[in-house]
Amino acid sequence: MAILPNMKELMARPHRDLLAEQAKIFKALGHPSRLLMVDALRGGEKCVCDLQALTGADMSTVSRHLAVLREAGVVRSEKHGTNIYYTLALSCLDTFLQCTSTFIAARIREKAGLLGYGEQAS
Amino acid sequence: MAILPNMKELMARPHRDLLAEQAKIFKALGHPSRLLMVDALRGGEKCVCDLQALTGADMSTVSRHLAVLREAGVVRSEKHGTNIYYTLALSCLDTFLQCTSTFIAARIREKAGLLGYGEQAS
DNA sequence: TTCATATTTGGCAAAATAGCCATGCTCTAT
DNA sequence: ATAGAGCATGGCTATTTTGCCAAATATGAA
Repeated sequence: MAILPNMKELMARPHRDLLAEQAKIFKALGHPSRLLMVDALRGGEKCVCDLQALTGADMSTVSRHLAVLREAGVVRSEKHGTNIYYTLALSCLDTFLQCTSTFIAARIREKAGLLGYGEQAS
Repeated sequence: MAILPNMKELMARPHRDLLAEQAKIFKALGHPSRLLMVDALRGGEKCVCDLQALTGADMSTVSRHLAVLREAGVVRSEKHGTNIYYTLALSCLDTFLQCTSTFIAARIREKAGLLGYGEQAS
């Protein structure tokens, strides 16, 4: 007999669902190509062909990546003529991306400092 | 029409590295248990045993999850006596988590309970 | 020392993910 | 109707992730 019921039983259903949905968003953003595409979408809507040119990956691969982002609700798609345009649906990404950038930069500087490298800030 | 070189050649190295590090952070946050733990850490440092009680998962599983978060730089660990305490290292999470919560709540309301796969048939 | 507690790690099998090719679908133009 | 462009999807394999058990490690207590 288990000492404690596991997380699923411990948490109320709505909270668990919210958590799962949030995790889904993070997971969708957790791939370099997908993050690159999302970052590009901050500058406005793009068709799949644009995003393919950006990442250089196979069209089918790009399409699958976009499906992941779409199902997580990070992006939204809209068909115009023969093209499908993707837009950023998650508004609050800017701040967070900027923050993680700064965070990572600081970490690198810190690490470089510890190793005694004369990293010049550019 | 030359096939473009792939993403790796297209991007300058520092940009690519930053992207990879950012993706690593997102990926680390992209699991319900890990997100739950990180969320709990917003309230202050916790030992592994606390986080195990919280998630209800096996101790070894929790330890592995924490390793993922640690390697992404999301959390930091510190040993005090016989326990190891984990702290949130990524400061800017609050805002983003709140934002995604709101975002998801709105989406749920919008779709009237259709979670997950809800692609609207146009 | 020996023992117990707290945490990590090795190793394994099941599940999920990534990426490619080929194919299918849906427009638009001819 | 046919062709072709732009995307999505089926199907496959290789890789990664997850989660459990068992074993190793470290620390403090008796």
